Amino acid sequence: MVDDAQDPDTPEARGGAAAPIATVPPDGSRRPLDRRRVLGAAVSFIDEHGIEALTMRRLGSHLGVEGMALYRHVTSREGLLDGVVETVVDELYGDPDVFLEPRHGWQDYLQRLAHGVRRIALAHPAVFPLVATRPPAAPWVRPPLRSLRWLESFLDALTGSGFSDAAAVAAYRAYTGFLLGHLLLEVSARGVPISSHDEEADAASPPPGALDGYPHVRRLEPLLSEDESAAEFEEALEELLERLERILRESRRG
Amino acid sequence: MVDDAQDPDTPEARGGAAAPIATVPPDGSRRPLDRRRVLGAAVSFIDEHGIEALTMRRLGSHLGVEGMALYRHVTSREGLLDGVVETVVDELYGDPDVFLEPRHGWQDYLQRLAHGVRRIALAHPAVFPLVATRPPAAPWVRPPLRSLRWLESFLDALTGSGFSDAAAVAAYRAYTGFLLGHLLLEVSARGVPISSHDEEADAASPPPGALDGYPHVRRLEPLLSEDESAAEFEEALEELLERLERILRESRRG
DNA sequence: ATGCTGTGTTTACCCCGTAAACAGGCGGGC
DNA sequence: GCCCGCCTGTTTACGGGGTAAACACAGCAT
Repeated sequence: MVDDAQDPDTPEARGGAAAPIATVPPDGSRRPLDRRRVLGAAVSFIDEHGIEALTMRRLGSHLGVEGMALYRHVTSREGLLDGVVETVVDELYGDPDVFLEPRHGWQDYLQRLAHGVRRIALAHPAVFPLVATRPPAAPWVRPPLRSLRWLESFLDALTGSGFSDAAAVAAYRAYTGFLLGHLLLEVSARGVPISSHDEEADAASPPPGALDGYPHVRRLEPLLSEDESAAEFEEALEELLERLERILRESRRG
Repeated sequence: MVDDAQDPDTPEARGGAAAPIATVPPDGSRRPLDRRRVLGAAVSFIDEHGIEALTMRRLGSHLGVEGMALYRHVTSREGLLDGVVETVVDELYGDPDVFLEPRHGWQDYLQRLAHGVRRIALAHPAVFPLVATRPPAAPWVRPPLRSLRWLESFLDALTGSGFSDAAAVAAYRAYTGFLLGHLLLEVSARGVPISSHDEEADAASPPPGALDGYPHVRRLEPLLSEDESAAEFEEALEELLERLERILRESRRG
């Protein structure tokens, strides 16, 4: 609570713009199931209860249906999770602040894209580790973008801005690594309810004496638990863009 | 195959130094089980068959024992996985090239530590996602180091080298984010056998026509699938160290 | 010998993923 | 109108998983 600047990527700060998937409407209507509805329900179920609680039968009853009914729309639980990842990543297309083409230069493009992905991560903290660790179709289509369309858009934006092919590929690798590391840590720092026995205030205060052999940790514990993630993300992103500019210059000279 | 420089962090390049955990000796001896043996067997089982194949009963029979016997040494499957993560991370202490104190300056310290963690990731690619995503005891003890002792060592090394408290904490955050992003992507690019139906040459050649709408991707596909991970890791680490030097200078001025 | 303790085994329960057979409703062709 | 597939959700059933609880037994101290 050192800094009261609003985090711009938080769902509350944007009216939930990055989380457009609706929960089941509680009217008793037996609107027929379809793949969209199943995946949407799975996403919100995971958001609410965590992945380990997601069961075919439970998701079914969440939708007012037997678990087996889901198999008409997904091939298996694995297939369902693939669909969940895809659904969440696809929210990028609906984000009004992220563009597929560089409208104001490549830096602006990368900045918007990065914040778009961060918004997704923060909107679905329990899903994001899945986005991060599920093996992509091809290893060169990397998390967290995971889609040929965004990869193409990325390469187009950079090569169209003067990056050589090799430089654009190097930039892609550096960029995905940056996003993954920062967002995964940020999401895991926010308490994802992994263990069902979610004891309150578990991390708020370490048990007395636990830090006895660790004087620096004890002294810096307040600093360490401070949440500066928005500012750090911004700063690291800035650094990365500067590094890419260096790559671009070299790529032009070479 | 553009570059034939040996990757120094690969297990083969160091005689398996970062993977000192032995599989079960195949002598029929009924040496009594203990926690070390259980966790060691779990690590090598995961290395070999992947996490989703790890079952209490299967791990038991791998050790010549009923599955229930494991519960004398671990509290549950979750507890077993926690132990696996701990076991793997603890390999850092046995790495002769990583020191707990900065013997040749903080840059050398960070460089050795980073390579040590990378060696662990490459030695246990199927375990590393667990190291990366399992929630740490306290959110400010972050993956992938996950241990108070290393956190203390890190803070000690940096503050002892002139970093202010705030700068050391910022460096810790930047460093863990860097490691996590790079290593997770590197490990996932190496084919972790996630799906049991591990079709050969799955990613080697995309199905013809799959890249039709994506001209850049098609053109750059060879570049994208090139494995430059060792060099990229080195370069990104170098960049990070330079950034930390900047932080150090600012921290001294402020 | 006796009894305790610590380790592995057996049994049993409940939940999970999912194959297979089934049931009902709805639209099109006669 | 009537019938007939198809499409969707349901029922039933099976194999396997995690794990509680009772049990067996070995070694050891008394």
